[in-house]
Amino acid sequence: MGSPTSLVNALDTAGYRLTQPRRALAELIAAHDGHFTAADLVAEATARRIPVGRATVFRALELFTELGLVERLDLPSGEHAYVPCVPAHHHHAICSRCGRTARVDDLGLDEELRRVGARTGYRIESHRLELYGVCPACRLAEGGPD
Amino acid sequence: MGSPTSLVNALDTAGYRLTQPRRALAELIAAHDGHFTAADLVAEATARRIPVGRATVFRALELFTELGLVERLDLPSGEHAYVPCVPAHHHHAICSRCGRTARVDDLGLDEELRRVGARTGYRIESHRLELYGVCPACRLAEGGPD
DNA sequence: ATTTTTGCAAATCATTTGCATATAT
DNA sequence: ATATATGCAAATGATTTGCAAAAAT
Repeated sequence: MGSPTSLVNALDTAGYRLTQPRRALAELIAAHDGHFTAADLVAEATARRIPVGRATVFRALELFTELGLVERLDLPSGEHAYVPCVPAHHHHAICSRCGRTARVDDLGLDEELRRVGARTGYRIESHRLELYGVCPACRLAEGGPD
Repeated sequence: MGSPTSLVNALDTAGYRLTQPRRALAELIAAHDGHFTAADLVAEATARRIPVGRATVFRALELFTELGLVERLDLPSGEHAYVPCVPAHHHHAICSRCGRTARVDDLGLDEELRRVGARTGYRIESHRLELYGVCPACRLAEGGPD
């Protein structure tokens, strides 16, 4: 549950126009705890009778992604999802039940990566780490403790 | 550059039929050093006048993936690619220039993951780590040493 | 006033599916 | 023989694009 304001501010700062569709999408996105898909946003907008075209949703997501305001994830299923996030290097733990995500600060992988670089000869420039599991809420709801 | 035989053997062992299309695809896949897409395989098959239907390619890739003979990757671009691999937990370093991949044995992330689990409350069940960089060949080819 | 952004509908592109036929066992 | 796998073509689904109209600066 981030604030839509931060998204809007970031757009403003970066010199993009603060249009109604972008504001509305910022709000929808901020209301999300976990990941959401482009289709989710379209559906939610429709449900709330906010007129936003499909194309606009994709364009906004592309823009937000470029600005580092959301991050695009690829779930194991192959689905494309997005999560709101702060522009700093980090990872996500993704709940396989409900999709809720938790931010995971950069684990100190740098050392490991340097070692990998040395071993493979690759100059490692970036990486993506996605953790999949079950969040606390779903553990309580579904399985009892443990 | 793996051997097509290993793919074929694995299929056999698992009780699947060794059909012409599967053999042909095993061969095409084994010839790959880096990642490839479903479309790549279709194109290559066509080029070599090996008759293999698109649907068959997707079905074979799905099967190979289930058997852990290839792994499905999601490139930062959003493209879906596959890499041949051995069935054991590991990661890939992917060259952003040529797509060649290097296998990276499981870094000892378990400890980190346990810590993340404790901190976030998630029961972490799996993870994907993808490393992007420039492989030795491309470094030589494009940038000179370093 | 001018430039950016939108919405629509059509176009693309990847992937999946139904079903009759072909093939491996 | 029989079950499994294939090929085709059509269906689906996601994403992109052209372009005239609308909105933000």
